Amino acid sequence: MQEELFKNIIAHAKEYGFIFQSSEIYDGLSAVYDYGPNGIELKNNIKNYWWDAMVKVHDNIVGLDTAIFMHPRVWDASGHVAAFNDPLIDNKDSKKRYRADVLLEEYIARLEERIEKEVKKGQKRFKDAFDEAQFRATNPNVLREQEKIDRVKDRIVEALNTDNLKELKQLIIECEIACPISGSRDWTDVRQFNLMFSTQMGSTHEGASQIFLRPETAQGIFVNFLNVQKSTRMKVPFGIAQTGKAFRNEIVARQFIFRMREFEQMEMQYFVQPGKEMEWYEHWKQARMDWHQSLGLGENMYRFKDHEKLAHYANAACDIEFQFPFGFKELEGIHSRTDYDLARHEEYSGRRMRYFDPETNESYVPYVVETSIGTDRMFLAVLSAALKEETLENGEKRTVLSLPPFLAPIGLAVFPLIKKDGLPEKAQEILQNVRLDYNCLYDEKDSIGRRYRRMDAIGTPYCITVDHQTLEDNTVTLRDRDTMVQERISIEKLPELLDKKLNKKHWLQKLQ
RNA sequence: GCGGAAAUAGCUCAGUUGGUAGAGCAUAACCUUGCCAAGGUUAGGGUCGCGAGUUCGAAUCUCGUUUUCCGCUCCA
Repeated sequence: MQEELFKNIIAHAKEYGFIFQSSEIYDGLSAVYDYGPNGIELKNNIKNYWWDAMVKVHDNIVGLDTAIFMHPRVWDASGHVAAFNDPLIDNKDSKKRYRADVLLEEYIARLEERIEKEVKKGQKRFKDAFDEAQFRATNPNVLREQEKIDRVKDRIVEALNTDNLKELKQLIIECEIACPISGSRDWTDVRQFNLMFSTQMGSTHEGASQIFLRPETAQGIFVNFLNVQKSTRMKVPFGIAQTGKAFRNEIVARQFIFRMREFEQMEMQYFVQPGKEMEWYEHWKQARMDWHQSLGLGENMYRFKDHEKLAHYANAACDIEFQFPFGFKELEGIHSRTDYDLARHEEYSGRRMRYFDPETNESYVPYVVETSIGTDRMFLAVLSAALKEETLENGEKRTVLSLPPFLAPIGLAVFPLIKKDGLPEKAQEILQNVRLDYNCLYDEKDSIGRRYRRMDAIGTPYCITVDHQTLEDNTVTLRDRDTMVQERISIEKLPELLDKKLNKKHWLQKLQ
């Protein structure tokens, strides 16, 4: 059922020019997609709504657009070179894939459990006379396990630091680690997967150096922190917003545009005084949820999910999850990134990444609260929530894309009722007056009902139809996508009415 | 990446033990109707995902490959 729904969305997206697979005529490129004529309009509208809600609405948030290529050292500093290199190993019997280092960590955790059990046993036996520290330092069982742990840990660290994949495999064999599923110890070799795409800069072989396509847009903001702060005279707290492409060589990339190798992010990094980050973290959690809710896709479509395991740079993190056709999945992440990024760039670049706070007369590395949303995921969220198959009273089916009006690829369609009697000319005249304000579409082909349905399928919120009466009294019918109700209005009142119905400022005002 | 399933017109599919492709819808033109799609006439569109092999002959059988979907890990 849900699967069916998801297939419909993918088919609809292709049929109506929202999403095409990349390089389709060459059999496609895995997990890469193109946006069609309607898709790019919808995507741009989403991005603009986000941008406005960030940059336009806030005096203290400014925009930025940084390059996809960055100095390779950026990714050393950010931790991506270390963190994005996963040593993976497959179990040949269960066909399951694991991270080799995680398997070893789990092994260590089991040894530690054993120690705790011994300690508890001792506690039971000696009762009040129990000296835990001494017990840990002398009990032979504990000492044996502890020694194992220390030895294995050292070797893991050594192996990871030197990229010694053979050593990792050797450790897994020596520790007799078995696959949790199959119980088998038949493993493949450990292989390294680097999630960053790389290419060369410099045209000659000798002079070329390896550079990476950015795996996140955030670092472009961090390295420009001082440039932006100084050129705009921003005072902490302030934010820098950016939208742009990022690239990750995912091992598994699937579920349509949910997980792509080339994807777009909309990120805002908010720089705050150290110690105040949790306050702002809570603030942005709420602000971002409000933004989502303002679209009216359904209150219950969203939920927060706190991260149980925090990334190396975070001291608090949560996701805003959306109910996609395949379940609740991450749509946006809100992270308190501490001063990790700026401090690391200070360390790696040797430049001071500090802000002198005139209020406290102190100089410090600001803390950062990040909001990061996947543009393509937002697109999918909007599309999947909006697509509806209705059954009308007369039993007919109607496919309608109930997009928020200001996000629709076409805001207004203008039709002559029939293709003669001067109606097309009159319709064109009306069109000329509004086409610079909204994305408009003129259509005179097929019956009027069919034209309405075509507009329903791409989410056009309003259609105007010119008929014979129009020539007499300058009124047209305005047809509403969601209710299918038509009302007769005079052409003079059209601009005012359309502004009320289509201008996104009415939604943005609620977010101020 | 590994395992399972699938691939024939833009879409949904048919194609009978291997004999050189067909329907409906959609698209375009013209006619007709004229306020909630699917009237008439005509037209365009497929080397049956791709590459080999078996065969006199392959959409059909075999192998490989690509892409998609479903599971396993990670993330925006």
